[in-house]
Amino acid sequence: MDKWMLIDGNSIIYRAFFAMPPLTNSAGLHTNAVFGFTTMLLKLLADEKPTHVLVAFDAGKATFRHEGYTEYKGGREKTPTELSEQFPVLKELLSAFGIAQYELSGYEADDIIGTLTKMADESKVETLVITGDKDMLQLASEHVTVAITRKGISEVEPYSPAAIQERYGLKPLQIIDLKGLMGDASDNIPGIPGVGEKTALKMLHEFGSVEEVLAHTDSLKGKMKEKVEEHKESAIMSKKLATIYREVPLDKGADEIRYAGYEDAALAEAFRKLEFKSLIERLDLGSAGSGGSEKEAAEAAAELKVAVIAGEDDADTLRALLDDLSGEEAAKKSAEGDAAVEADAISHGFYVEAIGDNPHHAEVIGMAIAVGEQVYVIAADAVKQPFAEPLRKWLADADKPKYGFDTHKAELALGWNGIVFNGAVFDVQLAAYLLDPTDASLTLSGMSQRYGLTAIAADEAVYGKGAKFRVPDAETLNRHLAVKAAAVQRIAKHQQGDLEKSGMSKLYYELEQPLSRVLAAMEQQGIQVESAELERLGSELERNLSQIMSDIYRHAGMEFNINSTKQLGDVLFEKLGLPVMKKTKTGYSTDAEVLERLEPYHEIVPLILLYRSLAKLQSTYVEGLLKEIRQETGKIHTYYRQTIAATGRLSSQFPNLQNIPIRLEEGRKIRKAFVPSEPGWYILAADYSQIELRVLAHISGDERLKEAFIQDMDIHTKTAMDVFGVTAEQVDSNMRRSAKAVNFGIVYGISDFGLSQNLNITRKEAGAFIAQYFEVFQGVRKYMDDIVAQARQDGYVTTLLERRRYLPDIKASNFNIRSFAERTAMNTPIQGTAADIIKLAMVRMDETLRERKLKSRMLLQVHDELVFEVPEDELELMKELVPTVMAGALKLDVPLKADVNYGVNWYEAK
DNA sequence: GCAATCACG
DNA sequence: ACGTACGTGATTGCT
Repeated sequence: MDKWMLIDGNSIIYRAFFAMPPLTNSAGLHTNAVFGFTTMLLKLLADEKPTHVLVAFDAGKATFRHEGYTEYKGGREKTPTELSEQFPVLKELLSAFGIAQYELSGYEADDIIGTLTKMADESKVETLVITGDKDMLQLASEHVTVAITRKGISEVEPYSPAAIQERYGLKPLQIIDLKGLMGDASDNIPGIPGVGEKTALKMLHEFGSVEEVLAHTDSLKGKMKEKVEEHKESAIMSKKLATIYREVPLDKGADEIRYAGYEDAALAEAFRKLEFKSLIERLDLGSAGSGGSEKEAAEAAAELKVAVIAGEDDADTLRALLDDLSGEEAAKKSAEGDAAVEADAISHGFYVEAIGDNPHHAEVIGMAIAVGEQVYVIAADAVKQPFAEPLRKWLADADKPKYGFDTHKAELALGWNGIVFNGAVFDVQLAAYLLDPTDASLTLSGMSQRYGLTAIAADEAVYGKGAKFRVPDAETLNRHLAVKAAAVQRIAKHQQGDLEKSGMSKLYYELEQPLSRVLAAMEQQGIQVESAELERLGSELERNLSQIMSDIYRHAGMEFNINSTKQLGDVLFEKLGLPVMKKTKTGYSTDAEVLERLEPYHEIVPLILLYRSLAKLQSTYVEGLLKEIRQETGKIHTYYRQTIAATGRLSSQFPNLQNIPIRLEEGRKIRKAFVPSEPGWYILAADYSQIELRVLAHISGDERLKEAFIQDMDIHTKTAMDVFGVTAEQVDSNMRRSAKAVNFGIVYGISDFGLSQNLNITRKEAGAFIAQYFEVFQGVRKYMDDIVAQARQDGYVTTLLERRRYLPDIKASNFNIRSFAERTAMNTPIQGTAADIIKLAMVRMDETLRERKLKSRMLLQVHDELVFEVPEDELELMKELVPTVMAGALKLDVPLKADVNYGVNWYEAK
């Protein structure tokens, strides 16, 4: 016999939080509510022996109840962070239990449970609902019992319909009427003022429902009559609010919530991280799970000793910190040469907290340094004071190694505050990226979890997010920073071994780590941008745009927001009746591809295309870039992110300087605003020629492709010759264009459909092209087959420098998902190796400029291009040097080649 | 906060 | 038969 147990997660964790005394693990993570929840859960599982369990949560967003009544749940104290940080912890723990959990945006836990009890009623399954909320009594039925917590959470009181009758004299559904009349202060449901439980029950015993009470106000007397009549609407609305919605669109049913019992190892691991020692003993999980060395366990359990350096009164503490740092270093030196010690050589963990996504504008609110279990937290103000000079010296000293987290951001944020940072030798965020570049959240709390270390609070739980972001009180903040610095040190130890195991140590220490400093220097340098030039372009665009807008309105016969795809779709496809070519999941598609096909149908279409292109230039490139220019210097400082792209490329933010227009002349003019920062200097730009196809020639070993590059032929023309079987002279522009598209397709992991779309030909024709290509370039075909097979076998692919990307989807049964992974397997080694190469060139170039004491500066990287500013007297040298360094970055079986151009601005450097 | 669109390699 | 090209970031409108 099945038995379902449905738990109101929010209600129970709240009650557990307030019922339990404070409790934290050694990392300062609050665990009392999770502990309370767990003890209750264990008791229920033992007593009830359910076959199916679900814990439902409120989704953090507004629900449909707010639509009619915005004050719903208003006036509530906001959840204390000591509790909110426990939500993700509880969810993680429930996963370890193997218990299903569910939340759905727009609905509350009540509604989810209400919907499931309805399913239970229909299929006559015995069901127990666990909650602290009496409202839910309305769900009780022949098959459904609602258990309400008592005395905190140590006991529950089950209510069957009979028990509700006995206690309240009501049927389950009349609980809604009860709430309608008496309201509920905790949810800010008003009810009828002055009517409490007693009066409400009396009325319901006489009339049965809110509606009937309101219909018989005559038989009430005096003040009560007045009140009820005055608040009729409130009563009706309150009843509505108290009604649990039982039609939630769930994608969970009996199969998804089945509970098969927990696995000892998983639960033991989860309890260990939370340091629930009593529960480990009680459930006899002591020997279950792996959980790291004994030493590590002891380390993790040891309470951190936190010393705060907030002002000059703490000068002694600061001295102790520096003593500790140099002491650890001395110990390390004496052990040098002992390979076994190498992995333990991490002397400390260093963490800088900088608030804000853009490091050039981020505010440093503190830093922490962990030396073993002793952690020093330094307040932001203290760092700048005179007594902290020795600390600033340590920060600036390139010979004092630092083991940190996102030291790239730290360097920039500190730099803008006049604090020099040097000497980063290991960065756990950067290492984590190499170990898995598709990991989207490279956070310390996530990494601690992954390595099975002491669980630490997520930043979001400590600070909140979006509009609710707040820096907590000093004590909470210091604790959090201390915990993070300690985590850095522990994580780093694991990662050194992991990097070595995956063959990425060299990639890390000789490429990515040095590159991070090179990037920071480029970003701090910035590039000069002439606002006057952008403003000139802006006013020209402004004039054109207003003319085009009025033309568009004239053709449409109405004014509308052209930027709104919804409104534009209505105009094009309903008002003007143009044929629908493509749909998006929300409506008509109006993208450039569709509009280009619609051009012959109506004069408005080309105008819209023109409007779109100019509006893009105006908003993103003129207005957007103007906002990013620093008034003091006239420079733009982008931020290159080294831990985002799955292939190993960089990305650029605030603003993105890797997508400045170039393909169309109107847009290309934006580049005129990018100028040297010193009079008489030049902008010099060098780009790799066909780097991805050269890389492909190398890794595939395809003789024909290699030969083409050894001869330095025009690769698209050569491809056309070989695919079409013609001479160079016979290749017309159309053939070359097709060959170029095929080459692109090859790099992306080709499909006949993709190529047919790109070339506007049939799939069959595209398929024939591809077949012909592979016939000629058989080495490439073999590479494509082999790399997919290799990905299937290893679960990952690598670049020439051993950069790795995991492809779990390569074995998916879904054709689409699997195909995507296969194309990724083909593309990543190519795109990734090209990224490796230009990164090598950047590190070399930086060294070269330094060694030769040149004044020229590297400013930008655009995937296959490097941009410099160069004084006149170095121009001739740099024209040689840059392409030479770029071409020599890595030795391949085909030559690498870089072209160089220069001019008085970026536009002219073509 | 997400979807659609478009800028780049 | 399935329905796609690979990798990014910024802006806008809308829920």
